[in-house]
Amino acid sequence: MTEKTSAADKAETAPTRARKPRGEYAKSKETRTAILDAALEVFAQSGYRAGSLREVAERVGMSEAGLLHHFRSKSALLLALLDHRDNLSRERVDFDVPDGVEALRALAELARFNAAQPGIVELYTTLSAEATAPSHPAHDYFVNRYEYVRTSVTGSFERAAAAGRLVDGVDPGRAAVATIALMDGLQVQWLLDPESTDMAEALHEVFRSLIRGYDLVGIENALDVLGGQTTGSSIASDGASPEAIDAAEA
Amino acid sequence: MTEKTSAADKAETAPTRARKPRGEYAKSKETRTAILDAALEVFAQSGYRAGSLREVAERVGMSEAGLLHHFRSKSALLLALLDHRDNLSRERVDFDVPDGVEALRALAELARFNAAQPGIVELYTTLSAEATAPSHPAHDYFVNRYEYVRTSVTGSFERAAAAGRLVDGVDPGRAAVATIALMDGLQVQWLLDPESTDMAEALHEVFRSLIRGYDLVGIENALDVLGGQTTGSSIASDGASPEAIDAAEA
DNA sequence: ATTATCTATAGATCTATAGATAATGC
DNA sequence: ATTATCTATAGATCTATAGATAATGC
Repeated sequence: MTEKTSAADKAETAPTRARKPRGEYAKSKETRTAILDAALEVFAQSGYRAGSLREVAERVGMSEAGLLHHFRSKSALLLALLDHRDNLSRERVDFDVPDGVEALRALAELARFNAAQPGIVELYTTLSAEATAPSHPAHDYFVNRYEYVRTSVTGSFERAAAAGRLVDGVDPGRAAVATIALMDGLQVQWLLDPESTDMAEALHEVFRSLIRGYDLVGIENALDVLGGQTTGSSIASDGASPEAIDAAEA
Repeated sequence: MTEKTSAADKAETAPTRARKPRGEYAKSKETRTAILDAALEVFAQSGYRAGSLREVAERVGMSEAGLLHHFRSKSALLLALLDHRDNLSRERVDFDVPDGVEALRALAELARFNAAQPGIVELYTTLSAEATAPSHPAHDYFVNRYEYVRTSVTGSFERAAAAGRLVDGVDPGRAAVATIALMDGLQVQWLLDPESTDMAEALHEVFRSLIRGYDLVGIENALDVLGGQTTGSSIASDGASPEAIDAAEA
């Protein structure tokens, strides 16, 4: 919302002024990407508040003032970074897969992908905790993000339920909250001690207990095969987090 | 480990020097407590790195130099704060309850207690994410803490299993990791939007699916009453977090 | 001519130390 | 006499702005 993205740039500049806009240097986009990459590292390691523009600029190899030419303030840089990652995410993952069970499985696999990218996991874990404070520049971003992811995961559980795959007594909304919470919490433990947890496996295990025939990948009639064999135990505690999701695409 | 606690003070001072130690002012302990209370607020709201001694001192109503007389550095203050909270915790909660199921139930109820103390939840949520960085002064503290809590919760699940109360296929260690992760993650969502989640209920619901006859409180022969009625679905995704635990006692 | 980047600098903050002064306890 | 607290200050950092210079694109 702060920075305009590639496509929008040229399109929006013209109508704004009657002048003859010339556009930016060819290297500009490249530079901005380098800045965002460096910002990701710095904010992931130190958080937003303790991270400094100086260190970001240093990593890029430019002056702080040079950096501020591209992003007018530190908070603008953070929001641009979050926006940038969201765009990358959307390119890679589609959360509206028609098959709810497949969507959940993809979510768990996302955790495996994340484990290969500690920096991004760190970024979202650190920021989401920090952004808990209403005064934090990314507070609204995270409130909205969680709401979006919660809705999205709830939808997956609902579609699974509609297909008769959800174990009896499981509430889709609560299962979504728990799933997201689980993903977030696993990330903290994993960052503190990578050996302590296999995030993706933990998620699969949970889904296995919530979804009938979860392991029967791609078999359309999994339900018919299994019948009512697996009997329901209600669980409201499994999840995939917004952070886990962002963290997943690099 | 940094600051010596009340009891240790007088005992340790004597043997160190041959001089005649005089002890501190009567108000000293009171002042230190006031400082720790203020530090809790500041570090909870801004995190450790972004929180400032100036603000802590301001809240106590003393100068920064005055504060540094009691705690020789900012990191010493943080570690003293964590130590202080641990002592308060130990006074209130006993994690080695012989009955594993009761221990888990108490853990879930702790979450309810926490919900009444947003500041402490904030403190641990923020710090644990921030302390993920190895250079953070509380990094070792949190690594140790998670290990301790993980072991403790695993023990509760194991005792439940020994009593025949654990659903078949559930691994105590994995269940502990997931339980802790769930608690941590729920806290983040709860801090961002208190309406989104009832932390204690979410935990009870999970335990209900993992423990046979979970709702039959205090009935010794709950197992006999229920028999093998509830059939196992394996779950490795439920939990109570170290943060949740600290956050619980104020 | 426009855009990127730099130097210089203002104005805040922050942690920590040194040394002086005030208050308390034996 | 010992302990608590304050003033003053050093020495780092940090974000952000102003104005100058360098580089690029039409």
